[in-house]
Amino acid sequence: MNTLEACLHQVPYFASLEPGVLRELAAAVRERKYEAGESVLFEGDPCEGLYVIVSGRVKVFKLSADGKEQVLRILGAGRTCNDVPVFDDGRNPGSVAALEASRLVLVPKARIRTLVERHPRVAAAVIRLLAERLRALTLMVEDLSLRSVVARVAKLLLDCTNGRSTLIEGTACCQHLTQHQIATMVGSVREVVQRALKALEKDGAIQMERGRIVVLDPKSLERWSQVEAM
Amino acid sequence: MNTLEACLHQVPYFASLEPGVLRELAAAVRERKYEAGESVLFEGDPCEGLYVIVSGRVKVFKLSADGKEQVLRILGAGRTCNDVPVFDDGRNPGSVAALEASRLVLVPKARIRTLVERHPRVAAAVIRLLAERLRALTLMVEDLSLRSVVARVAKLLLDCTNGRSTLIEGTACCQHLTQHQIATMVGSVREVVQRALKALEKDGAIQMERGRIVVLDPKSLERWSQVEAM
DNA sequence: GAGCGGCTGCGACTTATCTCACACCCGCTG
DNA sequence: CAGCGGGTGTGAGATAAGTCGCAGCCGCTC
Repeated sequence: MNTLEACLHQVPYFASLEPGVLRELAAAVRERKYEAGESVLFEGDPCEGLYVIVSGRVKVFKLSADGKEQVLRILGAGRTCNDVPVFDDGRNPGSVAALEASRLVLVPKARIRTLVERHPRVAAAVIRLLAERLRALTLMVEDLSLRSVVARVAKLLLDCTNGRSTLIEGTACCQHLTQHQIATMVGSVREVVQRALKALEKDGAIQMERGRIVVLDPKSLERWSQVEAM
Repeated sequence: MNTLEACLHQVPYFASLEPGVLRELAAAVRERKYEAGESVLFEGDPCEGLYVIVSGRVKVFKLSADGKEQVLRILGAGRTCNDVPVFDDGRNPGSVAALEASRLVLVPKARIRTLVERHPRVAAAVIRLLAERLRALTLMVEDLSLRSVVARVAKLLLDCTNGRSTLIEGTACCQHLTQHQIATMVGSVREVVQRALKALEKDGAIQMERGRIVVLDPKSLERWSQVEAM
């Protein structure tokens, strides 16, 4: 089994496939490298297929007319993106760009669809993953609508440290998060995030160092993450 | 085929089932009536199963600690709710309550799961529906993060008139929308919605009557729905 | 019809958040 | 080292949004 096959095997969707089918799949995909900052696909474009992150990290995001960015999620190795248009036949619902040098493979839409039709276990995996994503997005709506910026920042930091994050999937998550990056994730702007971080630091919940944030007191962060909007 | 079976047949998930299987399914469900305002299930509770709306309308919503409500979607006859925990084995991600006198049936979780396993066409329907919901929620995040309240209100009104809405699924959608209801849908409060509606009225986009809003100029509404936040 | 409750209209005030501005620090590279 | 660029810290406004308070309207029911 070569490295590409090994990588595809890591993907939840394909974990149940027999080696033969996996090899066939590996032969049908196109691999591509992306530099840091390079765009992978654009919102509104027709869907080319499913992307699997082989290495590196990418962000899925939306842009407003005046250029404000809202990051929907950040994906590491073994995760997929552009799932939605593959399964609902619409256009790409968000844009995707590489955060660092990354390698992705493109699985043609038709190929995924036949896999899902022929392998009930693949279908089951797809269903579970979509349901989990739905739950995560629901949490995001809840945050944006019912929580203040400080609360959202606290929640993000908590997620980053406590393993599983709903916003950030896959490997090593948020080393080197800039304040601007945090802002795009919680739906705010750099200055507000800076003040939120300062408040958390004054409370002793975190400690800010150059290019790094150290979580001192998760309990305190949890309290902050409950603070309501307004 | 009795009425219950006919109703289940309307549900996208079950549209492909043969009459025999459908009858068996109909025999396995529990039907219940709910009065207007009555709760169907609560966020955080263990999942009992999938609910199908037979008649009436229900809302799916989140509550914050201080009682603010964010409506995620409104469902009419033939729609399902509580899909997420059925497929990801978690707790109920949101609360559900009847907006008017309604009848729902509860399909036990295990029953759905075996249907999905045994009928690839059911699995395909589930996948498509979850993907569509994911797209709708993504739009909601975009709205909350990148659009102003006026824009969100304009978008909601547009959705209501132009047939398909991402927020409101199923039959007859938003007759008798109170300002408070609109507010819970767009993530704001009554007074702000009132001012937004006044602005839209002054612009000639809509006309407000007692308990009703008439859309005069969809084009104008579309312009308003582009207005950025801040 | 008196009283009640829900929906509405609106003005005055507060505030969370955003914008703009500028200065600092650090690691670059020419 | 001078100059640059990206990340950061912070203050002074601007403003969208939320809060509070009150009054009017309508449809109830007792």
